[in-house]
Amino acid sequence: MEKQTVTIYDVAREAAVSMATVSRVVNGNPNVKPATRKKVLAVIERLDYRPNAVARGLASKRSTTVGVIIPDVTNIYFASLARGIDDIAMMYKYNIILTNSDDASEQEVNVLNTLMAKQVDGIIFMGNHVDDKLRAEFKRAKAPVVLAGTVDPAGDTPSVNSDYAAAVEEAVTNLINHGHKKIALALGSLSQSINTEYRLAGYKRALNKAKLPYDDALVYEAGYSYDAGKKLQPVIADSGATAVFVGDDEMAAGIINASMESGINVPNDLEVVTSNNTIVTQITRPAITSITQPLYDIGAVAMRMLTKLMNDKELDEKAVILPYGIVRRDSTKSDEGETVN
Amino acid sequence: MEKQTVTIYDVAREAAVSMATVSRVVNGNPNVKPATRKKVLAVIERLDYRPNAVARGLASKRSTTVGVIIPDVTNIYFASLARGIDDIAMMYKYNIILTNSDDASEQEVNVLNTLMAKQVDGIIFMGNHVDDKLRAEFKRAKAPVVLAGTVDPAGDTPSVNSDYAAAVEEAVTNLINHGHKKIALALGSLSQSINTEYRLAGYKRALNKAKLPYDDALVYEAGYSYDAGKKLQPVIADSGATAVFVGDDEMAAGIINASMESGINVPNDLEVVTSNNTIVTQITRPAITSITQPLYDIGAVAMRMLTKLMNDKELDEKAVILPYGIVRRDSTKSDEGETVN
DNA sequence: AATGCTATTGAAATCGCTTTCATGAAAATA
DNA sequence: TATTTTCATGAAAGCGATTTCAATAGCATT
Repeated sequence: MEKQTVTIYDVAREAAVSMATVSRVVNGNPNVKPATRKKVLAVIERLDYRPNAVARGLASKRSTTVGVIIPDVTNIYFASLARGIDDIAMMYKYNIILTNSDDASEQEVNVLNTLMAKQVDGIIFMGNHVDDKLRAEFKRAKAPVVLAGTVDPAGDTPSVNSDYAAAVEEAVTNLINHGHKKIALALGSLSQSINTEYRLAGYKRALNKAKLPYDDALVYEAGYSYDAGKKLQPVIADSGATAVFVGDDEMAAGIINASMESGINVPNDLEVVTSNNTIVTQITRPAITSITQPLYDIGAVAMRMLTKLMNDKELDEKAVILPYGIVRRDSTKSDEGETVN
Repeated sequence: MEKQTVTIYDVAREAAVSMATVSRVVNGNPNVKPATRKKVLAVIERLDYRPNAVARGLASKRSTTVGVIIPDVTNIYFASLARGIDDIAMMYKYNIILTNSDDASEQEVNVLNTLMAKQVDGIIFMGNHVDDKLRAEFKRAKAPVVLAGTVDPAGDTPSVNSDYAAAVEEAVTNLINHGHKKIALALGSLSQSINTEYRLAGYKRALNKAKLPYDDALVYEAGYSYDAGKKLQPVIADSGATAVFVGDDEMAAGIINASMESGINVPNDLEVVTSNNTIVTQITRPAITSITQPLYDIGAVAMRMLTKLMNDKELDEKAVILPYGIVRRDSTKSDEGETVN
């Protein structure tokens, strides 16, 4: 009953050549006489031979598999990166072992180890925080690691990101130009470096440039969810802020819906800018002005870098920064001199 | 420079035992004297030995890896299933090789073959259409296959789904009870069996039961996207339909936004019910009444079934149907006798 | 003390492929 | 024709585990 597997040995026997020769034709090695190649290919076809990738991996020490660590596949932000990663991986004939980490440090280390055990040729890591333990594991790993959409200010792990700080700075500057004096900043956990070292930094720079005072009380640390946004809205309203930059689209949607429902008009009473330009930004009313990031490309570039690393090539740049943009929608007033499309 | 790998042989030598014994302690085989086990474990610890999963896979013919074929990770519907799959897989110590198929038949077959080459122990397939070619490949595969959130009316591949037909029937019946005579049905491709064999069937059953005529012209085949919904809205409006069942949440959001913006009030002029209860249904105004499906669980149960199959156990049920629900929100009027929470 | 078991352990074969190295044949050069 | 070179090919050694089977040792039994 058990299906019989055809091995390279069977092919060799049937084609009356050695395993080495079969291996050569399977791997496209040019040192095979055309006639022999043809004969072998015919047998391969006839027997429906499929090379066993595991055996191949053991012998060649390359698994043509890369590990991808993602906080949560159902998070569209990371899923978009993952899509870019997979497309490029497929293009280079790699497969992806995908594992969810839930951003939990322990789990991340765990997963990293099982990936190494599976002999992945490389690893792409996505997460919100890279700590010492993780950094140590990266170093320990025999396979190269690339961070995608993930910052590690301390480490020297290759990475691909967009310029989060500059994006926030520009967005907040736009708000300042609209005359706002009190601009709130609604983020997720402040223990995540993207928030403190980049978004918060960009926010501060914008204030500084405009000689506006920085007020701790206007910086909110909440969860990244629709409900968190709804809950946060009255707090923001009480603060007297007339504009807010939000780190997550669903959260922004919560703030907008709660505002509109409590009689606070967006954008007239409160301008809102968000970060990820997901479909949510188009669906809310008003639709939300957002930073745009080339998520797919971040993943794609990260994977491309990884392929280089896996082939022992040098990287042109270790920390790639892809350009961001800002799409104006109806949650903000038009910028000065803005051309309407 | 190249990092040295510690093999089972190194451990055996250091611990002055045979590889077989090391293998036994690594695999928790009880036939090892406690003292020996302790000694070996100490060496493993000291050398920081990690078993090579590839070698293990070759020798044992089990890779503890399962293949997951998904149309697109960035599709929240399938990503939710994937999350359930991965969690259970992890619980059973399996890893997931995830590949996007874009629902393209050729690509699916391709991917299936590379998964088999990688010696996955099992496969979970998600897709919108299972055709003959694919069915043939499933049969040909040595590893068991389970469909998650994917129907194959023709095949006998084990599967986990919710009762799409009954859900639509109930939703449409509710609409009928609100007095509607012309109810539109907005779906994605009608070549997908979930649409024709289930949703359309449920729709027809509801009409039938209510002795309402079925009208082809009220069934729309469009893309599953926000923009498709926006474009479809005027068409629906022209049809004279006063209610619509939609197969996708973003599409429903498009219909709602376009309606409201053209002066058609939802739910007063048009009631809308959608299918997937994603976050989108909470964000629109009005929020959208939706069918709910236990997506995570569908994935989780599928993976659990697969583990049984991979261990040559019998399945209690081949086609598991998980219960659906309906959440009423503001895009429909309250049902008769409905208790408001 | 002789015998029979059972609990531990090791030797060696395998898993299916890659890759090095040697070899014979064919082609090129002298 | 003799001597190099180049091409094609095969033999065999791994890769790093698992697993079967035989062997040894320690104990309990009589």
